Amino acid sequence: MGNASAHETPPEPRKRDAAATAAAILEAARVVFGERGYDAAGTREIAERAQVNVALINRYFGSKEGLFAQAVPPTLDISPLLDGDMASFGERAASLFVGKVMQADYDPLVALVRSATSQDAAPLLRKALSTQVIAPLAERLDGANATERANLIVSHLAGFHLMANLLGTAEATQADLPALRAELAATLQALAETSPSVD
Amino acid sequence: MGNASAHETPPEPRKRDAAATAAAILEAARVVFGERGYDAAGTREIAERAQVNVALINRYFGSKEGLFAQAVPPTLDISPLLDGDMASFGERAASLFVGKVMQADYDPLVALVRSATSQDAAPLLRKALSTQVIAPLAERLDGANATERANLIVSHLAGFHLMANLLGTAEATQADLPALRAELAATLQALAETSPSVD
DNA sequence: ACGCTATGTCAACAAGTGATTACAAAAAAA
DNA sequence: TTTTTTTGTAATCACTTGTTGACATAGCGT
Repeated sequence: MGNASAHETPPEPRKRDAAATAAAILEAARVVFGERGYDAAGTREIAERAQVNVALINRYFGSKEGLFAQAVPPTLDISPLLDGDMASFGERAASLFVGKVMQADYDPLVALVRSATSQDAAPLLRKALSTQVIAPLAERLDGANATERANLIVSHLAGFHLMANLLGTAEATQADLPALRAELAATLQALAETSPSVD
Repeated sequence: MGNASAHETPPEPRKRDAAATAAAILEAARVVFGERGYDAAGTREIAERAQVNVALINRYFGSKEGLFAQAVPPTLDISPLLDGDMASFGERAASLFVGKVMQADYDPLVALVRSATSQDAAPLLRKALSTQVIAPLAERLDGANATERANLIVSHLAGFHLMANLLGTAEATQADLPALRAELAATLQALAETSPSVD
């Protein structure tokens, strides 16, 4: 590729709009953090995706950690799962998780699971998770031990995602996907309904 | 600390025993991989813990990846959970996971969860997980969808571990630990027994 | 038109990574 | 003992990481 000297398009500099730039960085950060997890996500890759100079990340967000804090935790939200009759909660959640082909380029739960093992990111995820996910879910649960069951529901979903999508165990064990979905739905529904083991 | 020149103990070189050295590296690797996860674990830290020169890791195991492959996957084993009556499987598993203070300095499941998000380590964990964990577990399950239920049991345990120990959601949400344990036991037991949702 | 400040660019740094090489020396073989 | 092989050491490579400071300039207020 020897088009060295001649009429190169001199890469025209960015329009100067701090708000738009920060927003672009945030969006790119969500995608990359979601794809790679906190540790494996590089600031340079984020910057490139946002078509922004790397230094701007630190200018606008102080650090990679600051960027993550503003990008990912605010997106943790399960209200789509909570809208609707809780009698079909298990079915809804299972359908959402089993065999789904990732449509959007960013899924908060993926980002959560992929970054949960990072020592830098985990503390940032803790608070958001309990206040934005577990607490609202527990609110919708009747019966005893609502908080505990909410914890288990989220754990189960996170664990399922970890095993199915990251480790691919479902495919590796040649599991019957419809059957897996049914079992998952039943388990989640049991946790969502009044506890079976406590009076 | 000015003891520069005088009678420093010249660090006497290692006894030369290839087998013992490799074993020391393996043991140290398990601990460090378990504590940090694959990506965050450094070869230098492993070598230091094993009191071994870094280059020996590559000499004996070819690469960091080779070391991981020989160190962690072979230790994945749930036979302790499978020994005994399956009627109390849920109780046994729950007791093992809730509120336990890590006693041993290496727990295979911790290493699994902490490394599952690594793109390098995940492929190495897949096969071991399905053949050494899920398959034996499914073998012990009666009723329909044994493989699918085994997948869900392992997913649930991994997810619980992820949320409870890495993210600390149980403490963050001020969950009642005994109640949490009871709910977890009930859920696992339900999965271990004949499927409730399929005839 | 001016200057000033916010915004963006560029190059570099310090620290870390896994891996490799050349060499020293102990142990084994001759 | 002499030679050969195995084991361990030390230095360094090539590379990536997050971060920073010096510089350029667009665009606004005056």
